Amino acid sequence: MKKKRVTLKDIAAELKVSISTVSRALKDHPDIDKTLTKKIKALAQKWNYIPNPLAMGLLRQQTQVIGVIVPDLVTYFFSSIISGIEDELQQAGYYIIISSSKESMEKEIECVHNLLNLRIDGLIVCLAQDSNDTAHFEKVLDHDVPLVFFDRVCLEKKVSTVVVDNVSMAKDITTHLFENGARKIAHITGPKHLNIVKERTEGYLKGLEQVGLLLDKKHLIHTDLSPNNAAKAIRGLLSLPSRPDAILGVNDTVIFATMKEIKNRNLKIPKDILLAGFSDEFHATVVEPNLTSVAHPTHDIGRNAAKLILEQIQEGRSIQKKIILNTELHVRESSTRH
Amino acid sequence: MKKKRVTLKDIAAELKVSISTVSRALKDHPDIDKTLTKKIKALAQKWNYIPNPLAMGLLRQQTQVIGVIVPDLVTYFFSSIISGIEDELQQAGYYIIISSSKESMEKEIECVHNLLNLRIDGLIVCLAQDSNDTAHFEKVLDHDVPLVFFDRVCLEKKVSTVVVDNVSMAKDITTHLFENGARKIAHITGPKHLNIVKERTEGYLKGLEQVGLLLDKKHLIHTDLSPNNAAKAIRGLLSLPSRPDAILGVNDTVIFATMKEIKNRNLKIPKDILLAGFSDEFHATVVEPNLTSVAHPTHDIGRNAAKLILEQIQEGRSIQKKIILNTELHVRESSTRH
DNA sequence: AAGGTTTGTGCAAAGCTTTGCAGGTAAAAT
DNA sequence: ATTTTACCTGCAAAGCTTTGCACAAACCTT
Repeated sequence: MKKKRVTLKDIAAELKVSISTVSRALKDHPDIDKTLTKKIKALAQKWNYIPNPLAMGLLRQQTQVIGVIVPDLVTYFFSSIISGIEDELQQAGYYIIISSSKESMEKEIECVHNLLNLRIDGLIVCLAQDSNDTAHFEKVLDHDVPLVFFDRVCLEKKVSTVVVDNVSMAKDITTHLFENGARKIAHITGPKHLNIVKERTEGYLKGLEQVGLLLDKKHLIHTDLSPNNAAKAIRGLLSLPSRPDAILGVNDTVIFATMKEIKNRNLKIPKDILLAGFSDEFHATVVEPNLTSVAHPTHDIGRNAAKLILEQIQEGRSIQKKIILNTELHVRESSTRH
Repeated sequence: MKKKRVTLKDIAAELKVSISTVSRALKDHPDIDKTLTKKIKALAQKWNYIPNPLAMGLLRQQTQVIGVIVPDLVTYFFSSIISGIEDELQQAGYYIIISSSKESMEKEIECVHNLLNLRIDGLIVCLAQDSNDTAHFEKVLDHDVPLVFFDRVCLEKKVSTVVVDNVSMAKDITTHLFENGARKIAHITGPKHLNIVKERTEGYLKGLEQVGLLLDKKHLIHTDLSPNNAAKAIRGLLSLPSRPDAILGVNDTVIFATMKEIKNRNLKIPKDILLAGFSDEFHATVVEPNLTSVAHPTHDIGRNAAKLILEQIQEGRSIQKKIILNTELHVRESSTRH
């Protein structure tokens, strides 16, 4: 026998009062007799009454659900950001629905529509790598649904974002590689339309300039962010007559792929080639040698994105803010020569 | 200006017909005039009408939302199972809400209650490691909400589960270690109340027996599943006079911690110590040496759990089924001596 | 032409909650 | 004794959809 959830109606019937009286009593409305209020509250407690969120949602036109779209779930970077989002939203009484775009714009569009149809109260997104159109996000704004991007962002003029200073980090890491003896520093990165790609490339170029190195165009490679295609690109790099003596990856995943290829060729890290990546994945300290990487404050990125959503919900309007969080360069064996 | 979502009412008003006519026309009810139906459908299409899920939920007493509770999100094992669940449920028109119990029963209880209050249509769970009481899940059953456990399970008499054959896998892997020369095989595992711990321990003992080894009680260690405590346990193991020459971990995370400790002592894998784990994390092939591990069909585990939920929803009753999926032992460098 | 079908449309209730307003009772004031 | 006041409580609508039932008009039958 299905144990139906208890409703106001049930309590009202039991106590022979009206539904509205029960509703008011439960929120300590001064109009209701104190004794009656106490009795109603006692029964509600005993029967474990919980307001039906569907009814509330219908009434208030809000669902207490925030959508989150990430390129994938299996990367530590994203799962720990989600964990930050969850921490912040949960205590504000919101639920989150997580969707994975699997790095595909098509899937991303589908996710956005699904979530919109579900009537979410807000949306937090990290763009898919091949997301080069913004129409689906404009639609989110049209519906006046609060929107926040993190890490990979777009529509920055209208939408709040949480990012890191990619340019200066990429610059720092490039000069760091130089200081450790590298003179042919390659950068393997992703699709050109992504902000993180643009910014990190810019930082890389600035870094080269600062230490007085010239860019070898063959050493700047745009591929996609998948390990397989990264591996292919790396094989190309390693076969060049001007083989690089350092590789900066747009993220750690790319560098993990790189490591495998390098080991296959019996080259030594860091003796023959220095390596460094972005995002400081959990396994950066598990691989051998340990990987130098830019650590993002993932938990904080999540918390801040969540806070920006909550702010917009409270204000009842779209807000355009840009939060830039600090990163740390974690120098490890893969990029140091003594 | 908030762009309100279009409702049946809006369409009815525009076309000067009643709401019920619109409702019926949209589902091709034969009663409605064909021409009118066409007109209504055209407008609904143009205005991008989507039924309000809150109203539908209230009416049908279902939310189209399935809750998923996992011990953590950052392990590849869980995120890829979630990905399987998502694939299956999405095409059935369900949304999923993911909560992390962070391996804590307290948090798990909280998650269950939250999700129940949200009126989810079903719940898929992998137990937290210190979950040793089932009251909160009994409550789920009381409310007649479909429930499925995977991997770490309980209440098997009443609830559907998706698992692997831990006993035989642990046995196989133990004999495999023996065949590669190990004679002092240790097993480092988790809390005793967990089914996976019990079963893998049983398999380990059976394996020892089969190859004619006696259990050294100091070589069977129950700790918790956190890398830190695992590391502590491993330090103990490595300091024993009867230091093991092989370690079987209850999962890969434990073995990753083990690797670090072993390397700290300048012992060599697999020369001095063989290693093998469970669950074949993504990074099993990234670490050096590559880790031997039992590969779980994670995506399939997810899909099957989802299917069991859908089945129960369709049948309208609780079903007790046990699905045992096949695993594969991926033998790699960490456990082979030539 | 009158009764019987067929065909098409709308009313209203149910699902659950909140809240403005009306109404009722009893006590206080005149 | 009558009016006023204060204090409680309940009705009904709104939020959106589905669906059983009633009703109306037009057609057909005899």
